[in-house]
Amino acid sequence: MTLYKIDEVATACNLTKRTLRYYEEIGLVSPQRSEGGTRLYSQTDIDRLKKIINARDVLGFSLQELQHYVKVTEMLNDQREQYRNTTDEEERRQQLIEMNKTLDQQLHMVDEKLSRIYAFKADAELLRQRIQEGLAKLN
Amino acid sequence: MTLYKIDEVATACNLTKRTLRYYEEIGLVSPQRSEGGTRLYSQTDIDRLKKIINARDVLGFSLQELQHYVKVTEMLNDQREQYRNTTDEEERRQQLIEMNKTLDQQLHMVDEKLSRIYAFKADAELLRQRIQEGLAKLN
DNA sequence: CTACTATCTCACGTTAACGTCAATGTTATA
DNA sequence: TATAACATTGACGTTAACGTGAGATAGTAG
Repeated sequence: MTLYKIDEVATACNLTKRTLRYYEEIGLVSPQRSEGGTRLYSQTDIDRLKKIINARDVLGFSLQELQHYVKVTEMLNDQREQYRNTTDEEERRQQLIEMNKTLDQQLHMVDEKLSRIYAFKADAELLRQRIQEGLAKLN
Repeated sequence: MTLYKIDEVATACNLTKRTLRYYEEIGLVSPQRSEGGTRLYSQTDIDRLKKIINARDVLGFSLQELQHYVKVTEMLNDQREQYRNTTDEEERRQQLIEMNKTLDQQLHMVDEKLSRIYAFKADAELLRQRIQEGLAKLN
């Protein structure tokens, strides 16, 4: 498994090194460290970062809100490991139900956001129409 | 034309009075003033505010970005007045073309945002599916 | 091993978007 | 017209999300 140092990750994700350190500080990523303390990011870390960035940019989630989202994907990534470690089926079921709930909430938020964006879009299109009518009259 | 004082507007728009004063400070709204200096908001002001809030919340536009948007709607609202004042047809046409350009850009941004949100949604739905499979296996 | 470059950890600075007094002025009501 | 209930203008405080050095270490190419 290849590992990347902070500068590669920064350019790959279009973030600054400072931002990456900050994201670690608030618990959004947890890259491993080398013997000497240098951060080493896995491809999984990078993928997670890209998703975070997308959610931050496009959904306007705060970094605090994103920590919740991170936990869910984290748990899903650890799924197999948990499978082996957690003998307790009931506990496992509870976790899945919890995650399902979180996802439902997120999907609900996304749907509401979509409909509000559509409203905005319709509004803008109406304005554009009025403008084009205005242009037509000038001929 | 009924006019509203700051507290009514604040509750109507679900903003604080401080926020309304701040929005005026950075030029997002310009309510008239009473003789004594009290802010008086028209229904048009309120409508504009609500659109701003929606764009801020759902599109994640910064207040600075929104100033541009405000100008466009402003110009459209002043359309008739301009019609009478601007005898120069060519100038008028240029203004309309400018506004059309701005709107096109906004619509483009909105479309891109929509597609990225859909990508996020698809991702979340996939996760949910995996979770539900996991739950099914536990039975 | 050396020299050079990249990374690390403080720690203080910055900006947007408000919050929170305090002192003063304005409106509405009895 | 007095007085309670709002409003207004400073002006300083706050929080999130980083920016920007400084000084000390780690990694790497020759």
